[in-house]
Amino acid sequence: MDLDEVIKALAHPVRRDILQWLKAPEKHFADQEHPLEVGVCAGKFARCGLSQSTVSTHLAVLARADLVTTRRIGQWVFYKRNEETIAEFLRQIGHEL
Amino acid sequence: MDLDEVIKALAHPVRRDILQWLKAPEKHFADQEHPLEVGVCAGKFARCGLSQSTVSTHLAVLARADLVTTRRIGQWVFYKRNEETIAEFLRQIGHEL
DNA sequence: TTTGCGTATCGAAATATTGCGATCTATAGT
DNA sequence: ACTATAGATCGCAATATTTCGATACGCAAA
Repeated sequence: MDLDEVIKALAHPVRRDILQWLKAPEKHFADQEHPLEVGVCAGKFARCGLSQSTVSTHLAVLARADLVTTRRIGQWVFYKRNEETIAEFLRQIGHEL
Repeated sequence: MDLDEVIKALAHPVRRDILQWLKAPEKHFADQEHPLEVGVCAGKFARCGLSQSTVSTHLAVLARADLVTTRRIGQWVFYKRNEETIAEFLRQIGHEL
């Protein structure tokens, strides 16, 4: 886990929102036609009001920091929280701070 | 506590270093002529290799985020960790994330 | 294979952050 | 009042981040 990468990824409200939405997909993405178990479809995050390309960039930052995992199914890409990295971040930041 | 302000303040390695140094002043600033109880003198942070003005700016960012407290004594300004904000940040980030 | 849909990437503009030297302010000592 | 020291602030350059539209790519269906 790259602490610097993770903190910088978290230093943006939209990316924190995305992680929070992914915490309870059934609450925030109940309208998804695909099963939520595989993750949340990238396009669903348009709710933040940003353009498709911007949302994609934010998702890429989260993925680079390993805060989310991605899985491509057909033409869609599904995103899921990576609880391992999140837990390790909380542990490490609690230790370092 | 302004979570956004705090996270952005923490999103820089030098500022995290400063907070860590302040965790054990007797370990990192044993050479200080003033008693460490009042805090660590601003000038002591020059150890990070940055200029005086840059260090001062970093300290200001930490102070604005309420991660440190400042106390002026004569011509010196002493910095101390604000354990309350730090603890609240860890609580909140653990809850939000 | 052409068309369409979902997503990623590119290039560029706007904005924010980082860093420095110079300068200003505040305090202390002479 | 003058000088020195500590620290903050200003102005500016360099770099990074954010955002967008346009375009490229991957996949599926017609």
